[in-house]
This record gives sequence, C-alpha cells and structure tokens, in this order.
Amino acid sequence: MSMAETAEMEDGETLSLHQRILSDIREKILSGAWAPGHRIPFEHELTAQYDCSRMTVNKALSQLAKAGLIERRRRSGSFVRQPQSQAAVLELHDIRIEVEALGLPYRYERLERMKRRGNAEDRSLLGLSAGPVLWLEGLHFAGERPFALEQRLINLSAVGEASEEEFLDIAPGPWLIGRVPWSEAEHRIRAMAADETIADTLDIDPGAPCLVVERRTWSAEHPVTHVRFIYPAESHTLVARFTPSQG
Amino acid sequence: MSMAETAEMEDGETLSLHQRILSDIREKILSGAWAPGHRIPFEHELTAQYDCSRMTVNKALSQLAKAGLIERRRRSGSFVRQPQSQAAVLELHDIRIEVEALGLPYRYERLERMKRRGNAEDRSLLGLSAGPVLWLEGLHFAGERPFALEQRLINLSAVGEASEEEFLDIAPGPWLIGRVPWSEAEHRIRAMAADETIADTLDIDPGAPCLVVERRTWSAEHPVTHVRFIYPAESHTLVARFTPSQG
DNA sequence: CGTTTCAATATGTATATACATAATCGTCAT
DNA sequence: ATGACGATTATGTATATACATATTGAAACG
Repeated sequence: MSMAETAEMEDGETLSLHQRILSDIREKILSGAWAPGHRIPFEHELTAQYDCSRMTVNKALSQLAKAGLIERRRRSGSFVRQPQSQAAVLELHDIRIEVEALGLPYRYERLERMKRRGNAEDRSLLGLSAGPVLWLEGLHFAGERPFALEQRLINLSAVGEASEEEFLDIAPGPWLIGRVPWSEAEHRIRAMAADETIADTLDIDPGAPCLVVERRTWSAEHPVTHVRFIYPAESHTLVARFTPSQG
Repeated sequence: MSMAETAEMEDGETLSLHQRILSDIREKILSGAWAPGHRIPFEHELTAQYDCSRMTVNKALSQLAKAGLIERRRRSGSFVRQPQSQAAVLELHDIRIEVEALGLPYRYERLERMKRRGNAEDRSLLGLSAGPVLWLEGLHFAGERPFALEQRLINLSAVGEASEEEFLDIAPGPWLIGRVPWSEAEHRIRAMAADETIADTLDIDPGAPCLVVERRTWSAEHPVTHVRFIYPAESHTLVARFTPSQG
C-alpha cells in the first residue's frame, strides 16, 4: 500500500489513518457498543482490519490510553475503562456534554420560572447588585434519572434579553454562553444533605449526601448570574486535571 | 546506539527517552527560560542533541503541541505559545493556612503509619506504579474540633526519604512540597456519607454528608502521592476564582 | 514592478523492523 | 496441591526510511 495514505470519510473530510482508528474506537466506546471492561481488539487484529502497520495502531491506542478511555495491560490486551464524568471544574461546564459522555440521552426540563425585583438574598447571591432578576429552577436528566438540579438567578440589568426567553427545554447555561462574554467566575463546591424537597426532586433519600457546585459569573465587573447545581453523590465526581500550565 | 534505551536521572529514576525530551522542554518553557514566541530547536537539532531518531523527537514535540504548550508550523519550526492556563483553582491547598485564616489554632495528629509493598488497590490509587508505599492517616484540627481527615499514600520509589520521616505532627503535604516538584495533578471531588469509622474520627453523625477531595500528583510522569481529604460538610467549602485568559 | 514558479525546508504520517518488558500460562519437580 | 521456572504473548519504545504537505524565499517571467 502507498505510504502516508489518507482516507475519505462519508462527509468528505480527510483524516489521517491513526485519527480514523482513534475516532472509530472512541465512537464504539462512547456509543456503548463496547461496554466498560470489554476487551478491544489486539493491535495485530486492528493492524489486519485497517491494513496498516502496528505502529499506526499503537499510536492510536496509546492516545486513547493517555486520554483515559482505555486501559492497556501487557500480555492481556486493552480494555474499555469505567467512564469518568470529567466535568472540568474550572470551565463553564455543560451538563449536556457530561451526560452524553456517559452515553446517556440528555434532557432538560424547567421546573420554575419567576421574574422579580431582587430581594436581599438575591443580592447577596449575585454580589451587590440590585434591580430585576430572573429566577429559574430546572432539572437535568440522564436517561430517565435526574442527574442534577439547577437553581439559577440571572441579573436582568445585565442580560435583559433573558426576560423574553422561556427556558422550557433549553438550559440557561448554554443560552447564556455566547450571549454574554464572561470575564470572571467563582466556584464554590461543598457537600450537603438533601432536604425533603430536593430529595423528592432528585428521587433520592432525604439526608442523602449531595455535591453542590455554585458559580457566580461577572462580565466587566457586573454580576451576570448565580447558579447552583445539586448532584446526587452517586451520580457525580468532579475531575480536574492540571499541569502547572499544561502538558 | 542501542535500541529501546532508557536514561538514568539524577535520582536514579528511569524515564523513556521521549519522556525525557518532553519534560526537558516543558521545564524550559515553564521556568521561563524559553519565553512565549521563542523558537525551540528544530527536530534535526534535537535529534543530534539527544542522539536519537527524528521519530522520537517528533513524538515528544507532537505531544507538547497537542497539550497546547507549543505551536508547530511547517517550514518554520516550533514555537512556545502564549500561556493559556486555567488558574489552578484547587491549588495544592495547605490546610494549616485554611485553618489559620479562620483564626483558629491549627494542629496535625498522626493516626496511623504503615510501610508496605503496594497492593492492587494502592497501585490503582497511585496509578499503575508498583513498589513500596507509605500509608499515612492523620487528622487536622481547627482548635479542638477535627477539621479534616487525611488518608495518604506515598510512592516510596519516587520519594524514598519519606520512609525515614515519622510524620507525627508534621503533615505530609507541606513536607512533600518543596521536596518533590510536581508536574501534574488530578483532583476528584465528590460528596459522601460518613461511615461509622469516619464519623467517629471526625466527631460527626454517621451518615452525615462529607466533602471528599482526592488528589493524585505526578512528577515527571511518575506517580508521587495519592491523598484523600475528608471534610465534614459544615466545615468546608472549596472556593475557586478565575478569569479566562485565552491565548 | 508585480506575479508566477520552483526548489528548499520543517513538519506530518506512514512503513518495516528490532528488542525490551510485564503478565500469564503450562510444565515440571517438589 | 504447590511452587519455581521458562515459554509465550501483547504491549512499550526505539530505530531507519520514505514520501506527503505546507510554507517560505528566491529566481524567472511577463
């Protein structure tokens, strides 16, 4: 076969061979076709399947291993690892992406929507801002199970357009990003016992531990939004990986 | 030169050649010796410098490019990119400082210390490393109240000196920093209900929610330590503030 | 003077090959 | 049974080589 060969995808995109192998396998894993624990084909089998050299297969597999999707064991083979919801703590995380990374269908459902003049608590949450606010409560689903409860406060003085949006099945997070350039954010992460209401909403036992992530966002010194995500403890682990700067 | 050669570091650790090149360059960049915009040596120069093949150099550089530390341009060379870090939110936090910031007297007390050959669980926690480990359990106090329980595993192959340290009232965290330059860290944050033992140690009710922060640290690709901090929910909130810096 | 062409160059991707290393399995002796 | 040991196997890392591709800079041309 000719060297440095490239492949045409259905959509006409050109991918290098090792990238094609990589995305083929990743797709198999993310779609659930290859469940956690499943042994993926040996290098020599993939070599035959893709009609390429072992080096090329090895490069793809090493990359998947480095990304944490698979685990490689000498003499035994390569195995699909347990999925790890990798919410980037430090990024504006999109719950849809987290859920879909688990291979589950995502859905958002609004529970409550209220426009009001900011009260004392609202001001304290948003950080020193008066004026009208939009209060939203919604539930993120992974499949049929509640994945996270979201309680959000939007500063309408900063994002007036939000008052015309119903947020019935669009989550406010993705809606806000792109519309409002944020310049600063603060996260607070803590553990909490679910009270009656929350337990009922999330379909867990009262008193069960929950992970609470609160985020305040500013745009040019103006508070934009305060959001509180409440995750049942079992459903969620935040993972953040750093290199002093990246590497 | 012989194939599959490995190099001895000062400390006696073995690194693959491409990892050595990788960390050499990363160090140059992170230390500031090579400022953003600086052109790093061509592949053929590094090939000569390390007396290895271009493939090996290429692998290291591709990895750095993928990680975003450098940018590669055909015909022009490879250049150090503008740093685009996401503020290290969950920086190696020092519990002493947290406690003293609350205006309370700080104290550390060792509960358990055990040297042992790493078992399967140890290896999985540390991430694929065999060899002897040091297991430590200790309690951080704020005033008279337990503030956090620490369970730590130190890879003695990486930090041999630790085996001579008793850690009776010095917490291993501060001891390790300064002795071992970390190059990578991973945090996992979750909520958990306290079991009997933990509840007893922390002087809280069984079943009460706790915040669990686990951190794995690597130095030059070698696992150094795994630590688990367990905080009673009331005592602790992680706060992370950052601004986007986009490069 | 501007544009087109072309060679040089650094990186990108693939090949085949070689040997190292870790884990597992079967064999054989105890 | 059980433990020691060597063969086997899959991955890990390195080599040398080959050709592709993007970009630059200089030469050739209108």
